[in-house]
Parts: sequence; C-alpha cells; structure tokens
Amino acid sequence: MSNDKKAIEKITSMDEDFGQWYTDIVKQAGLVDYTSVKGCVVICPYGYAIWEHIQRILDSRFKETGHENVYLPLFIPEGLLNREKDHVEGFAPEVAWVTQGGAEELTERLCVRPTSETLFCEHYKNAVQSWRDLPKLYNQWCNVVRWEKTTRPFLRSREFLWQEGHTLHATPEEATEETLRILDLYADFCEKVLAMPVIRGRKTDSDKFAGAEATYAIEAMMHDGKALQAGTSHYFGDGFARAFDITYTTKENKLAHPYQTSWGVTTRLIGAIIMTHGDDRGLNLPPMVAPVQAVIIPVAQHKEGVLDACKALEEKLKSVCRVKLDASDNSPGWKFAEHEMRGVPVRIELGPRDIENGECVLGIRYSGEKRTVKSDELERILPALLDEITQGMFDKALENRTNRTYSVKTLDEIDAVLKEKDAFFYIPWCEDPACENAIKEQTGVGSRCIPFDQHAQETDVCPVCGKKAKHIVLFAKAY
RNA sequence: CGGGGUGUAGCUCAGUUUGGUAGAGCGCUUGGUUCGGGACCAAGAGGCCGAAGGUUCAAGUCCUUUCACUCCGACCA
Repeated sequence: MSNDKKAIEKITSMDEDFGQWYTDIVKQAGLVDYTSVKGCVVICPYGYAIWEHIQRILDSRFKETGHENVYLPLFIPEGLLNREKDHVEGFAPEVAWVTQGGAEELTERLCVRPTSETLFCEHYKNAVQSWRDLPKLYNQWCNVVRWEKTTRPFLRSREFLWQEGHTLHATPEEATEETLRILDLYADFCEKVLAMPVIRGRKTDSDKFAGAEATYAIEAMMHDGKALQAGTSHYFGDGFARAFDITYTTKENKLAHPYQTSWGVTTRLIGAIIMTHGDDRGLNLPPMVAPVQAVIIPVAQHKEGVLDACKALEEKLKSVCRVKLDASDNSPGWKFAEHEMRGVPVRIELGPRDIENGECVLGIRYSGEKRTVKSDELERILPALLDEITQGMFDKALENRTNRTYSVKTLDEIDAVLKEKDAFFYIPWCEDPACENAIKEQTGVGSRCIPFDQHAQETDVCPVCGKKAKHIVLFAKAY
C-alpha cells in the first residue's frame, strides 16, 4: 500500500481540489507543456494523438454526410469583421489584432480569426450564383484565437484547435435540418466514441452565439457536477447572407438569400474526457480515442523467453488494436502505475508463470478489475473488451450524472443541494430573461440549455415570478 | 478584470525573515543486482535563482517595473 501512496502523491485528490487535480493530470499524463506565451500550450505527442483520433473519426463522419474540407486565411480585415453587427459585438472584446507587417504599419488592421463566419461569407458571395450551387457544405480544421482573461489547458486557452463547419442552404428548413443533424452527430460521437453522456438542447436567447438566430448545444456533466459545453451548432437564418450580400438565382429566376449554419467542436473535448472519466489514479481514456488501447507489461523480463513472448504477442495483437509493449527497464509495478496514470484502457501482464500456463492477466483501467485469460484468445477477446469498456465508462458517467440531477420547483431546493454538491437542475421557466438572470444571481447556477427532452407539466410555474412555465431548462454551474 | 498563491536543476521544493562560496529529494547518464502494484547499490552530469532596471564592496535574498503559471470569483468553445 505504501506504493499506492507514492503513486498518488503526484496527483492531487479530486475531492480535495478538482482544479488542481485537473492540472496535475494534464501535466503528469504528458498531454501538454506550458510555454512562455500566456494561454498557449504545447500539445505534446500523447495529447495530440488523442486529438488526431477525434479528428479522424469526426472527419470521416462529416464526409459521410456530404461535407468537404477547405482552408481559409488566419487573418480577417477589420472591415470584414464589422459587417455583421451582433457578431462583431460578441467577438470584439476577445480578438487579437495584427497592426504591423514587417516594418510597416498596416492601413487596415487584421484580426486573428476568433471564428470564420465572415471569411466564409466573403467567399460564398463569390462562390454561389445559382440554386445549383446549393447546398454548400464546408468544414475546416484550424486554430483560432480568443484573448481570454483566465486560461486553462484545453478548457480555455487563447489559441485552440477546432473544426468549424459552415453551410449554405436554399431553405430555412434545410438549414435547420443541417443544424440539428450535426448536433446529433456530435451527441452520438460524444456518447458512443467518448463514452460521455450529453444533453441536447437549445440555448436561451441570452446565451446564443453572436449573430445566430438559434444556437443548439450538447452539455456534458463533469465528474464534479459542473457542466461543460461539448459542442455547438448554430442556425443563422439569412442574417449573415443579408449582411454580406450573398445572393443566388432560384429555379424560378428570382434573386434570393441562402440560409446558413455553423457548428464546431474543439480541443476542449480532451478536457471533457479528462474531467468525465479521470480519477485519483490519473487519466482514463475512452478506448476509441486512446493512443494506446492495450499495453503489454512483461514481468521478470530478464528471464529467458519473456520478452520474446511479449514481442510475439504485440505482433499478433497489432491487427486488432493499438497495442504497445513496454520493454523499458522500469519495474513492473512502476509500469502498472504509469500506464494507469496515462489512462491506457487495458493492461496485459505477461510473466513466466503466465507463459507456462498459456495465459495472461488483463487489467481494466476504468474499473480496476483483473481477469486471467488464455493468451491465444486475446485476438478475439480484445475488440469486444474495448467495446465493453466504452459502454462501462459511459454507464459510470451516466450514473454520476443521474446521481447529481434534480428537478426542482423552488430556488430553496437548489440552495439545499448546492450545499452538498454541484449538480444539474431542471427548472421550469417562463421565458423571461430577467427570471433566468435572477436564478443565476440568487443560486449561482446558470442556464445551460432548453433540453429537447421536455417533461413540462401543466402546473409548472417559474420559481421566480410564478407565471406559467414555457420550458423546463437545464441549469448548472459551468466551466 | 477583481481576490489569493507561486516563479531557484527536467520535476517537487528548501534557502529570502537577518545580503557574504548554489542546496536536497526525485528524475537523468553509466555500471551492477533486481522484477506478479511506483526496487536497490555505486559513480557521475546538470543552475546568469522568471525578465529588466536600481541600491550595495557584495543581491536568490532589499527596492521598482514587468512577464508567466496556478487557485477562487465575473465572462467565455
């Protein structure tokens, strides 16, 4: 047990200080390194590999649904950014500006993109002439910059990586359908791939994207009961098209504005993974995005035949999962703890005893369970085991959310729960922003979304003003 | 942006009160013994003490400025 203690000393307990726990994991697991630029980190190979798996899986799903990848410039001229009033007001406080090129001051300063709606609009104005040009289904993988005041690796950094989809459609119905199709795609990705349950819903007007007609989001609960927005999808109507004068000729030879959407997920998803699945032993990665899905740990590797058996096993398993042999000269105990800390879903122990019996010992990261299995069955067992783990991790996260979710009728009920723990609250709401704000002021929880799953009852009333409720709204503290 | 904390070896920190030769543990390198939950012995390498100014015979230590990290709030993917 003294060994366990030593292992845990590196990582602050999550019950003691969740914020410090998060920072410890990010550093200890080798996901990021800090730099001399505030709010900008090095994403280290292990962290970047997670992002690459997220990219790979999402990208193929975007392409399956007809989207094409493009790349637009890093810089946006000030005049272009200013074309849509709500949009610029929303983003102005957090944009970085380039004012000089070489030795010369620029006549018009350039904003480093915080998001690319304006650039896409400029391009679409040229690219779209006819109804035959629609829909336009573009996506780009890139970095964006937002000059945040307080920063945290993955959760809030000044530069972050993301994908931003921007689409144009002939009708509001088509555009709305696209907006919701992507929201579903995101939700499915989070739940099936990242093993992270999410709640789909629409943002209240006060929480909408700058310039959007409707913003939809998926909200996930972190282990400490706080909410994290894991992805957003916006419906713009024809607002941007009008501001940027994008028109096309319809089948009936009439001039019309197209309807537009945008949607994105970011490297924040890595933060979400950490805070959803991690524990006091470290990171805990969902198998589908884990850079290493199974690590082989030789026991008594100096003994005749052990290392050879491990290498043979590694070769054999390569075709069924991402497997890695740790043949370093650290002790087995050290390796157990290290790979646990890095969140490797499955550990395969192989020592002289096992080799003799034709067995090996599996360690399951998320549950701590150990299983002894026949070595020659591993190829068959592993893929199914990885799926089982994904499901198990999802169930565990869902259980945490269920245990921390309350439907309440009064603000006092919220206060009572918050004394114990952070949680999700379903609150009936009259749709008056003043009441939404009052709930936040009085309890500390803010509106996250109006979930698609509504169980409003006729008798439900807004706990602030007492008027009849129009929606049940999800409230929570948020990252 | 408000309030706390911290910058000294790759990491965690001591040394700062009272100015006087740059320290420890871990990690790293080499050799050897170990190996079923963070092993051990020996020998080594590693620093303009976050940065810039100032005070002083002398600054990690005192003064000024600034940058970054971190935690808690307000705002945000």
